[in-house]
Amino acid sequence: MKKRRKSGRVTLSDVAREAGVSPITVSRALRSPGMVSKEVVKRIEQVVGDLGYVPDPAARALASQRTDVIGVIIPSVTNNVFSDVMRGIYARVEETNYRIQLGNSRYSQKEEEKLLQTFVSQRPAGLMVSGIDQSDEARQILEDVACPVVQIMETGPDPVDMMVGFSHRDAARAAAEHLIAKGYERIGFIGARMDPRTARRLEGYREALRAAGRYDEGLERTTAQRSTVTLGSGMLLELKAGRPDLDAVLCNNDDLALGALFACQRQGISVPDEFGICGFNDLEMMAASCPSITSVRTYREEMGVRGTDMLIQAIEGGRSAEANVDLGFDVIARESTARREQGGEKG
Amino acid sequence: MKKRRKSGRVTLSDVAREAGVSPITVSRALRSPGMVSKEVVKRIEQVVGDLGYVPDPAARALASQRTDVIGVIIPSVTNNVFSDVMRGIYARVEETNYRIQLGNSRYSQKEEEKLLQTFVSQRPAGLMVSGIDQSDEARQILEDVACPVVQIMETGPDPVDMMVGFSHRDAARAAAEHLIAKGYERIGFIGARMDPRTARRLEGYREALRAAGRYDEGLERTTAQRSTVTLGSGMLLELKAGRPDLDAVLCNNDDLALGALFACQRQGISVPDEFGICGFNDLEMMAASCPSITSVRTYREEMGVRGTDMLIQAIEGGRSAEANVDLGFDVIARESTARREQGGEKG
DNA sequence: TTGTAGGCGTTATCAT
DNA sequence: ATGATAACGCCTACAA
Repeated sequence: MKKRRKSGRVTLSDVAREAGVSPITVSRALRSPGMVSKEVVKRIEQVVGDLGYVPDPAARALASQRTDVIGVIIPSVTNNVFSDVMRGIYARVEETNYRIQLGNSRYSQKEEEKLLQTFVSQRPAGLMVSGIDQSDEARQILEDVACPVVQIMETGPDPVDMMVGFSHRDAARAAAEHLIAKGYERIGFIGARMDPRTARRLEGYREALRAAGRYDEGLERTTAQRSTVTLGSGMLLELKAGRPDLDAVLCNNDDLALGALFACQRQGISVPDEFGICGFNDLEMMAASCPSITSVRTYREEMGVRGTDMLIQAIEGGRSAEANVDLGFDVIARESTARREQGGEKG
Repeated sequence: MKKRRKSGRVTLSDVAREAGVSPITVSRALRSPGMVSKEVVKRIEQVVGDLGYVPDPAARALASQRTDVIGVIIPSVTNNVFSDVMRGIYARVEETNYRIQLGNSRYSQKEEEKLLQTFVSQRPAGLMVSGIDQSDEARQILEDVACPVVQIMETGPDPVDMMVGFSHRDAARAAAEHLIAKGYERIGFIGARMDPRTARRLEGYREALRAAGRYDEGLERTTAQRSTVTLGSGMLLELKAGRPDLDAVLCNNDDLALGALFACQRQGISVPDEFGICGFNDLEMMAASCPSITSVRTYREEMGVRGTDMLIQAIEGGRSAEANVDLGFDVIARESTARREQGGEKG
């Protein structure tokens, strides 16, 4: 006459009964075998196998007020840049018992806020977010949450908790300086998907051009569209149509750079002699293209790996000393900017 | 004297007390407002807002024996192909209350099995897996699980439950037939990351060549390495070194095809006149490259969208009539195979 | 339309 | 080293 709800599931109690011990002993045998005598552990493991017991994460979460979920929020599931970061994250997480809960903010602060809210309600073990441009509300959530937080992809002076990334501004400045050093004179910038990181790259570009006395806002072209190779071709052609004297371009990312190269090829513009191209991110294909394309190498997979390591270390108590890691970048000079010396460089 | 474990969390009961109703009424007001009087709903919503109540998914899962988690297992988090599928999935899921739990099987059946085990222990609302090549154990898990299952990326005669994809074999056969029709005579195949889908593409290629009386296993080259543009260049060069008479290549994917194109450019081999190149997937860049590259368009985002729709519909009761959807493919002919007519075609 | 009783499966707390 | 008991927060079942 009881209201048994039965779920068909094998529970701790089933294992306990079969093994002739109490449920809590089974629980301990599974989580901290050190607290239980060897023989009992062995017997329990046997029964677990026989019965096919699998712990219920919901019950565990409810009772312990903790989960093994690491929440990760990225702005795009399609962008190569974030796939690389994800690869690093999964590489590390797969060696542990943590699970990744992936949220896609689609470059929206509001969306990010909602995702954080959802994640936090799950009592995550840790959180990982992209960049440093959270809304005030999101920032507040992150500061209040009872778990470690890592911000990835950027560096900044004021981490919520921990941080691993690099300076997009410095990286773009270095790339622009490379073009200047190579003797290009009218160096443009094309940028798509103007997120905060792209904006900072644009700033870095401007700094370099200003420092060289070559800044000219007519040489910049940006759009909110998501970046594609086709878009890179189109933007380059438009920019060059308006400014035929343009002789090089710094692209916000490698898709645009590849598109710029293709556009030049179609127009019969010789790269690098007549026109220099520099990408950003250094995707694998930059080295393979013909001509190969100069790009700024960033350490995306490493960001995922390090971020995950820092998070797990913090979760498990051993807060690492380094809470704000700058992974840097490298300008990889290739054929697309290897112009014969013919000026510039002096200074 | 009590052993209160206090978690600081705002609970249903807190809201109920504040609103002067019972907890279950709050629960209902939130989930099925239709069952509760308008004024009470309003009052409760007010209190929920004031107190900042957020439901606890663990408690909900434990009590109801259900979750709103949709488990998705893909073989790679980096591969563009799957990013596109994920975009489709997220596009749909974001309009609902379901959450995605993403698992990365890294092209391993064993890994897939483990992930399924983990997912199933969470009582998912639905499951989505890639392809039709699960291990027997994995297949068994999927058949036993108490939720709808969709297999994506392929079609086949024997779905676990539902299925949405296309025939990789037919698609590759069509691509090879295109090359034959364009008059190429020595058509090779290069394939990396030999997963089951790649293997089926190879079969399709073979069928077409056999049917044309042109099959020659020396024209095939495959590797287990993950595919990259650089690898495409390398594989093409190796293949052509061994078989200088090679005059076209069908590539297992677009990265390889792009690499093949770059290799030809470096070697001064004219595409398409001296050499034809066909890719697979039709990534956006295929249309932008110079020359543009013929490829097989597949409907990846659509697979994610449809798969998610089918899953949610099944979860919510309205099993759709179509449980096995073939999304097809299209060979998109471009410059890289637009050889001047000069033979072939006849038959 | 609203409420009462109890259980979902696990772990924290206290005791032995 | 092991166990008894209650609690985690919500929902199902039944009742009113």
